[in-house]
Amino acid sequence: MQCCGVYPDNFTYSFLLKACNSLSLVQMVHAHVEKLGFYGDIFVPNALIDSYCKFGCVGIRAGMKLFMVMEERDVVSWNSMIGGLVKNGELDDACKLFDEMPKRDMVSWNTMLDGYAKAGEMNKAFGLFERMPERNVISWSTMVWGYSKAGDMAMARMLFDKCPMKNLIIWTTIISGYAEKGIVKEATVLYDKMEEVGLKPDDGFLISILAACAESGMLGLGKRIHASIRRCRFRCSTKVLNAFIDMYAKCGCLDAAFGVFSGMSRRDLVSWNSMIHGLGIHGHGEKALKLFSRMVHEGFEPDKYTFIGLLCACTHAGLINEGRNYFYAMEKVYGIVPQVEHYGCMIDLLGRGGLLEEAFGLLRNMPMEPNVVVLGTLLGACRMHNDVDLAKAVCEHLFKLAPSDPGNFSLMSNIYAQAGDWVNVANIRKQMKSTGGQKPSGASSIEVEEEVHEFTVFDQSHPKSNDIYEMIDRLVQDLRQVGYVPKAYI
DNA sequence: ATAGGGTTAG
Repeated sequence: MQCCGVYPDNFTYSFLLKACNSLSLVQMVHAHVEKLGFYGDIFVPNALIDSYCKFGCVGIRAGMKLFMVMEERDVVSWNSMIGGLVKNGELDDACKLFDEMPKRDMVSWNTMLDGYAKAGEMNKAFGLFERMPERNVISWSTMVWGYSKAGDMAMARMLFDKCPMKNLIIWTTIISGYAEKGIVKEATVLYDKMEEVGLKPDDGFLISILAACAESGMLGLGKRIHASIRRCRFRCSTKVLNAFIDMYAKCGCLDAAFGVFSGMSRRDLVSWNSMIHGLGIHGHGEKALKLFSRMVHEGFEPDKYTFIGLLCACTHAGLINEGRNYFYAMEKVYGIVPQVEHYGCMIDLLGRGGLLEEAFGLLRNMPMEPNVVVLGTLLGACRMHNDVDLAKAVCEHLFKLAPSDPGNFSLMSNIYAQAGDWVNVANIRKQMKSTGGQKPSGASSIEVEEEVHEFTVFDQSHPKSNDIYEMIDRLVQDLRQVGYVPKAYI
């Protein structure tokens, strides 16, 4: 290009930088700009900063270096740099730059709001929000999103109601907030209201809400949305249909999930992965493996998610040999290097199957450091099979990684209790007190006729509590008859 | 340069 005497302009660099999918490519473009000895206008270094910031800490440092040597900076230079820091979680540094800025615009404020909201620091976010000279719908929806993720639906709702310029995105945020928490009534009422003001769901809306339904098990709302978009003849994209598959599968409606899957004219890898995983988590191991063969037969290349689904399916169906084979095949046949998640699946598979030695061996031979999840999985398997010695070894690692996680303390204390080692139970209790941790009770929820019922252990708050416990007793007796020995923990 | 969104091991 240059041999012809033509020099790149802003747009050339813009396209070039957009195409850079690695740090070294950005560096090459940067070197080229330097060599030409001119940056054009400020657009080029700004675009360079932005591209650098996409590549983690190293990229940010390179971006910062450029930012520091720039002779002239405009508000976009500052915003790009702050945005990069915020995306990487370096909020303190972002805040410093924000304070130093000679002039801030709405984007600067919104970027900082987003950073605090993503970090769950809603007090700080609210402080900024109140100090902003003016706010747009992005400022409002960032606040609604942050409060909703922090679990404060009252604040989220107050801000949503106060927002003077509601668009589809802020409606999506508040409705999926309610849906995620299983608050069906509000979610449904707002969904109807949204249609009343003339807003129609788009892909982003449907995907958000369906993902929220999948998480909280709100089958009712998911079905309602399905019916409503059928009424208005919404043409569902593959992504939306995938969200339906996942929602139905997570809610236990495998037939409905498979119905959506079968009816799709165009499936992508995510469709297959969601369906395989859905079958897997509900114990349909054989069906999941068959679907995998069909997928390969139809020419799809499996990815790391496919193997997580497959290994999960093997675990839930007790298919130890099959799981081992897939684990080794994923690298040898499909060229996918197992990640810590895959090792986690394998350790769960082996551990639940009682092959604790093999599970422990795999843990030690992992090419990466085990994380809390992997160790917790193995500890759970130790409890299941009453292996106190191995549990102690695992716990030593675990306490180093997550010294104050109350979940691990209670798991370990249960293991000691089961072995009758009351001295160590008392020790653990003491440690728990000193770190101040009490394990929050896990809760299950179920939706019956548009109402969500939540249960925790020893819960007696439900109006039909007595009936429920009577039913549990009966179930436990039935289970005993077929050989199951229930365990009660302290 | 800023807001919602699909599959991810316990």
